[in-house]
Parts: sequence; structure tokens; C-alpha cells
Amino acid sequence: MDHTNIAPEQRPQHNGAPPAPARRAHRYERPKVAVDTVLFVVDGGRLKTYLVQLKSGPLRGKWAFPGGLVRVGEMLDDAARRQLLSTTGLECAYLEQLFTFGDPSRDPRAHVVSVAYMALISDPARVAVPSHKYAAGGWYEVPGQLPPLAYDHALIADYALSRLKAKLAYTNIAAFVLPKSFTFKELEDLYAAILGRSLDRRNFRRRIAAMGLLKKLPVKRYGPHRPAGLYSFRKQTLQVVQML
Amino acid sequence: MDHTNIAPEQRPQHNGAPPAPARRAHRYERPKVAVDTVLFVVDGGRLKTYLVQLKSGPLRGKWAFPGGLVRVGEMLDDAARRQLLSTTGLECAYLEQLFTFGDPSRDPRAHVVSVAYMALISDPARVAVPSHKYAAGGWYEVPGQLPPLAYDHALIADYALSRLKAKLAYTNIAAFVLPKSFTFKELEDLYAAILGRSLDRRNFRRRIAAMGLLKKLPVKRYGPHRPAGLYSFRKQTLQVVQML
DNA sequence: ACAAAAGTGTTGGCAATACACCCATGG
DNA sequence: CCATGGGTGTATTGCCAACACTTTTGT
Repeated sequence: MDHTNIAPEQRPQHNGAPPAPARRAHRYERPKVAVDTVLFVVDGGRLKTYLVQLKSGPLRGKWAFPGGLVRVGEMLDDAARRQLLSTTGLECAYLEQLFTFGDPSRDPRAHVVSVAYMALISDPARVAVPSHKYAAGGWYEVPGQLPPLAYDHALIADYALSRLKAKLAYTNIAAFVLPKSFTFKELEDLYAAILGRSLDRRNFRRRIAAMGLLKKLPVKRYGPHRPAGLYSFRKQTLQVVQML
Repeated sequence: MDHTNIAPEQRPQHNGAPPAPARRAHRYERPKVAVDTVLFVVDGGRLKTYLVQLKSGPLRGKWAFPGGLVRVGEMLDDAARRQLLSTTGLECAYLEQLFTFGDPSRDPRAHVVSVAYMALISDPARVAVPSHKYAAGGWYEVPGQLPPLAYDHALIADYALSRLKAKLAYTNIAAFVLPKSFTFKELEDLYAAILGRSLDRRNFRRRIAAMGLLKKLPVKRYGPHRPAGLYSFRKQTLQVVQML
């Protein structure tokens, strides 16, 4: 891009701005940059996402994904991680940028451009502690009824879910939602939960095997009935399978 | 997201900022938002993109995609269109957001978060006139040797090309690069140019026909040899073909 | 022995690939 | 009639979806 016009002098006046504004700060006014993160977890075979309830402002009482403004000098990913940590106390295992929402009216108070992220954590046991900055916080099953969302967060929720679904098909993204070792059935249930439909066990095993991302562990999980073989992903970093 | 902390008072101090800054404006400092647009055109069977050469600043002489800062109250798409129009005089037929690049060091002068876009125009005849804000401007064939790029624009270029390639497979995105009517051969050449490889004519016709996005016109194009049937896309808006 | 979950193969249809010849026109 | 690009069909292959029974363990 051209950042030549970073100096405000070179910038054309924007619509209806007074030519000689009273407060100099106003001339420099620019949209702010925020990140909003859709955090997913799978708990008991259900896909859930974390929401916080706003405490003040015109949208008080509405719910939103954890997020906030980006600082000068901060990477976008770092901003997302920082907000997630300060809001939920959780460090995500996976973080991916989704899309940037910039409608000036998405936030009634100011023009805030929001870079949406999706994050995954693998341990549903660590329950997030709501920050004092919010009225409440909690996990909500998705797809399903979410409480009334602030801003354009309903859009962001849809976007995140469809991205997650798509990535199941050709990556090992499930590695970031599952514990280190798991049974084939658990993997299948995870896929079924996210995709919202059940899968044929045999075809599923075949497809997953074809991806070649799993390794079989030499142990089994014993339960009330026939023991199940345990597996883990070969790599804990995102792998993309070529499907030419 | 939480925009609760829009009020600067609620915002935590960022790294190393003096607790009582001399200039109040500094306390309010935030990353700026820009858009950068990769404009593609197909001219003579070659895919080309438009670049401008920076006139001043630490990156003087380097080349960049048209772009600039977003104004308060402006939609991101509108910002991209505005910059494209002011830089090249062109109105794009198609515009799509790609990704947002936010590395604070991507611009040596300031922290500028850039929302990258891809744009398509159909008429290679309209030659862009370089704006006076730039030392030069011109079309460069891609994939191919581009001049030295400023910022992280090499990344953006790669990203745009791969997105364009991917969309050929399951959308009528070619509609925005071709004139209203065209021959099958022209369409095939377009695909070949963008994908960087040649295609089997018969299989290509079959696949395109299967997408069902074309209609055959009752006229032919006469040339020095056998006339070719003319086609057009049924819809001039983006259509996505389901491939279950 | 029985209940419960784990594990395993085969078949048919569809879609993608590879491949070569005839056609229509202008010169 | 010839040169040039336009237009067409078939055979094979690999992939994906549908489908049901046997095995292993705990109780």
C-alpha cells in the first residue's frame, strides 16, 4: 500500500470535517483497530464458545467474544492472545485470523475496525474465570442458541464456525482441540459435533487414515467394555493435506 | 469484542509508555488502518497487476499496491475503491478482502495495520493514469518478476494470487475479468494464464459446462478461420458452485 | 452368556483424466 | 485446397458413499 499519506497534511479532508477543527486531535482522528476472538472448546462431545457480557455502555447486557483494542507496536496475533488471557486466563493452542470487519456503524460509540480471530484450546477442564471488566462470562454450545450478541458478533460467530468446519476436511486442526492421545471414536465424535451431523465410522476411519496425520500408540484405553486403541497426531503444528 | 475500553482511561498502559506523557496525544496513540489492493487484469492472455512507485519517504523508489489510510466513517470496501479510483482512475468490477497484515514493523514509519484486498477489472483497454502522488505506475505480469516491493507487499502479492487461483475452481470469478462475451478458448486461456499451466480443452469445456454458469450466445466471432461460438456468464454477481 | 462398544471389507456409481480426429471458415 | 484454430466422444481410473457383521472386553 501507499503509506505516503501517513502524514496528516497529505491526507485529503474527509466528508464534512470542518476545515479548521477546534480540537487539533480531531483532525488526526482515525478508525481504531481491535481484535475479537472466537474461542472454541469441545466439552463432552459438544462444541462450545466463550462469551462475556458487557457491563456498561450502550450495549450493556449484550454478549460478545473476548476482544479489545490493539496497541501500538503490537502484533495482531499477540493482541488476540493478550485479550484472551486477560479475559479468560486461558492460553490458546491455536489461533487463526478470520476476517476483518470494518463497518463504521458496527460499534455505536466509535469507528472500530475489528480483526476477527478463531482460537482453539484443548483442555475443557480449565474453566475460565470471568474478568472483573465484564458482568459475566460463560461457555455456550454452538451451533445453538447464543445469547443476544453485541456489535456484529453474530456474523463473526457464523464465519468462525464455517471456517472451522472447512478446515477439518483438509488439516489436522482437530489436534488443537483434542488431548494428546484419544480414541478414534473421540475423534469421530469431535468431527460430528463440529459438523453437526453423524459420520459413517468406517468411511471416517479410512479418510482420516488417508490423511496420514495420526500415529497409533502402543497402548489402549480400558473401559467397561472392549478397549479402544489410542492415537495421537504426528505433528502438533498445523498440517495441510494436499488434495490436488 | 469488548469495546468497553475505548475510553483511553480504561486502557492499560502499553509497554514502556511514560505514565504521565508530555503530549496528551501520545496517550491516545493507536495503530492506523489502511487498505492495500492487488488489482488484476488479463491483457493479451497475460495476468497483470498494477503497481505504483513511491515518491518519498524511507521506501522511496520501491513499488507498492495502491492503498492508503481508511477514514473515520468509511467502510473498508469503500476505502479500497476510493484509493483505487484516485490512484488509477479505474472502478473495479469485483473486490474481495484477503487478509489483514498487522506487523508493527511492516511500515518503518508507523504502526499501520493493512487490510489487503484483491480487485478485478475486465477492460484492459482502459490504461491507468498514474496519480501525481507517485513517481510512476504500471502493469506487471504475474506470476513473474515484480519490481522491488515496499512493506510486506510481496506477501500480499502471493496471497492474492493464490486466492484468485483457488476461486477459479468453484466460482464464476472469471466473469469479472472477461468482457461480456467471449469464446471458450479465451476463457480457457484465462484459466491457463492464472493457473500457470495449460489445460485439456475437452475436459475444460466439460468442467465449465458442469458448473452451469455460462450461456451460449446466438452469435459467433468471425476471424481468419473457423468462427468460434460466443458465451457469456449467466450472472454478473459472484456465484459459488456447490461441490459437496 | 450377554451387553456394549471397537473394529473391519466390498461394491457400485460418479467424476476426473487421458487421449485423437473431424469441422468450418478465410485466403 | 490448404492452413488454422474450433469443436467433439470414449475408455479407464480412482475416489467416495452406502452398507452389516465379527471381535473384544467387563460384568
